[in-house]
Amino acid sequence: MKTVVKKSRKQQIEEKATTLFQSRGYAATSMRNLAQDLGIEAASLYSHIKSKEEILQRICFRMAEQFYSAWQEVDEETGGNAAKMEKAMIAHVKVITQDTNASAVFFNEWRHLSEPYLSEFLAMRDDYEGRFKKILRDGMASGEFKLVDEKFMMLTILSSLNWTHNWYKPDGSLSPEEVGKRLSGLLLNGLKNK
Amino acid sequence: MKTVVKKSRKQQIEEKATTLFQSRGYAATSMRNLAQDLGIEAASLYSHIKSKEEILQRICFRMAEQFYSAWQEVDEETGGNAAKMEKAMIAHVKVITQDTNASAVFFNEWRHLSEPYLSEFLAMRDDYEGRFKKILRDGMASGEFKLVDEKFMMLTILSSLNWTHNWYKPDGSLSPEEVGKRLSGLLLNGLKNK
DNA sequence: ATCTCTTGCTAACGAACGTTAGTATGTTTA
DNA sequence: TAAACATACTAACGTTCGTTAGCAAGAGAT
Repeated sequence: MKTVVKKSRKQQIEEKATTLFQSRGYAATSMRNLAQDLGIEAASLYSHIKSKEEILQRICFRMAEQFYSAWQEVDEETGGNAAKMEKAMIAHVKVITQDTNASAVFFNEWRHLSEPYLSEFLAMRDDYEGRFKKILRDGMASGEFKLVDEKFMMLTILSSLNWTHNWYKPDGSLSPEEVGKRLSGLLLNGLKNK
Repeated sequence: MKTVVKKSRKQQIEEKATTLFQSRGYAATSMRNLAQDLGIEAASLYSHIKSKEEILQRICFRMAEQFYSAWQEVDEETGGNAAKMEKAMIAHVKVITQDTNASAVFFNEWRHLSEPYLSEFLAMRDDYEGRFKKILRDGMASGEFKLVDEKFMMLTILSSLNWTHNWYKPDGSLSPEEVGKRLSGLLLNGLKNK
């Protein structure tokens, strides 16, 4: 027996929009496209939302929140910086795999946010990236990590992690945890046999 | 004294379009935007190009060609698979850094290609990715590489490399070669000190 | 029984879209 | 000198865009 949780129409709209924004892009998705997929008229959408951009805002900032709350378990890690980095990577990947469509929108469509949302978004991203950089900095200072360019390294790590939204399938054989472990294993230890 | 190479108007259009497609996205860039940046009327563009999509096609397929021709020096590598992988990474990064704007369009806007161009594009990408997978396969068989999921690994490597278009600045301190070396060094040997 | 909330409709708005037709002007080529 | 080409214009086309106004029907709450 299944428990069916009734979703509000607004939420249904947001979910369909997420799928469409992911596959066609925000700018190339029209309100009429979205309405058609929901089986209603475009004008009817406005009984539930204020504007097209509001949908994008909700998707982007909800994802941002999730990345932030996932960081909590990273701060609890008391081991070394390598362990902390692994925790951070796994936490990050977990959020992405949880909703790959929304992640794709988050990573690719944020530039269509208007001010002041765009600035707020970028500030959050900077802050978030700063947390990764701090682990790198600490790890280099303690000798755990090789000496590398902090920013270069952070960007490389995040780009590897962020790409997961493009290929991860929830029904595949890899759990989110497993994906995170493999990625961190690769980035920390490398591909080559020693 | 400077030698000024006269660029055809068509080329100027393509270059401005590349910049616009990169920053605002293909769908969100109008022909009137493009024309305005060139100081002409939108209708005048059609004396030089057939359609908006033709511009996108030219950008995408020109980049594809460049990735392919860069592979020649990879095939010349006679050392091991680690050396070959390094060559491939460097060659790939070189192409990206050579024109980061066009690369951004290539990576982000190809989905707006219509058929049959879209299918052709995807087939080329598959083939290209297959080359990376082959090096991985050979390297694992020879014991040079750890045993990892081939596809997972290839995607991770390429995502790291492809992200360079987002931060590389030609006037920075790192040469394209240097960027490629650092990326391959990281992915092959890892971040951790041994 | 009335009120409010949710959900949806038709009709339409002004703006922007990609593109075409037809014309003009200066420059290069034969 | 004539033909061809490159370049750009004005005017307009049919379409689609995001959005609003006004109305209506059903459901749940008081």
